[in-house]
Amino acid sequence: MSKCSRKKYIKTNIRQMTMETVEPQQDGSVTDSVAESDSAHMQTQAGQNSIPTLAQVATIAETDESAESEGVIDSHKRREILSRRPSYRKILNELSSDVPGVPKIEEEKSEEEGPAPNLAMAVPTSIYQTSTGQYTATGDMPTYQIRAPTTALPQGVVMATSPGSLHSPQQLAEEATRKRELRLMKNREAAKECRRRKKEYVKCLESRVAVLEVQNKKLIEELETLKDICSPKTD
DNA sequence: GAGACTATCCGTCAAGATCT
DNA sequence: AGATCTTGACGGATAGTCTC
Repeated sequence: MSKCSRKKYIKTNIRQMTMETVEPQQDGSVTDSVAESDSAHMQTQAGQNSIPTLAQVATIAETDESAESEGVIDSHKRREILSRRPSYRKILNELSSDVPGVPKIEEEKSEEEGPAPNLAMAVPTSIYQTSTGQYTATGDMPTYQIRAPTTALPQGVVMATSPGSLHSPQQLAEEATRKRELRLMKNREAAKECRRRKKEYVKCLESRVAVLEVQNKKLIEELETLKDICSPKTD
């Protein structure tokens, strides 16, 4: 069990032991997350297909072996990378540039293709789109769509008016709220993407481990065979 | 069946990385 | 330098399994 899970488990239990009712979050997002996680959870279980299959990645990792020898040359570069917070996309894409065939983590194509760059991110629908294609929110949070079928902008996210046209404090407050909501929405999507990339990254690493283990085993066997051949016979 | 435990998901925040 | 992106950490929720 991971440290985080453990912490959460303890916390959850404390919460469950100490209170019967669940308190709403500050922003009243309880029902929001419930509604979303519910459907999203189901979809995630069924929608892992967008991630390359293990066999695919294994093949990829196998071809990566040739690039392995060049790794020594890159040690300096790698150290430099390690000193920074790693980006899954970067890591995988670097891997893929070393090794032809490694699936690159897609950049958000919608930035150039979609009419609403920030709101219609290239999220695999099989994974992240809810059954209704909508995220619903309660309280003062608006209902919005990830992929609005008809309009470029989702409901509740209106293009900001130019700052110069804002005079009243109320308008300023509205503008601030709108900006915050937009930021939260963007971050929400970014977090999803990040998690997806992380999963892909971990899968890639796992398959690589599997490949290297097999390779290691083969080499050990080969060594034993050579030993047998080369060793002087005593009888 | 109820409660404990576990795994996994999600949204949000904050801080560092990267882009413009 | 400021804006935007990325990701770790955290807290909340749900579903499945286990134990009593």
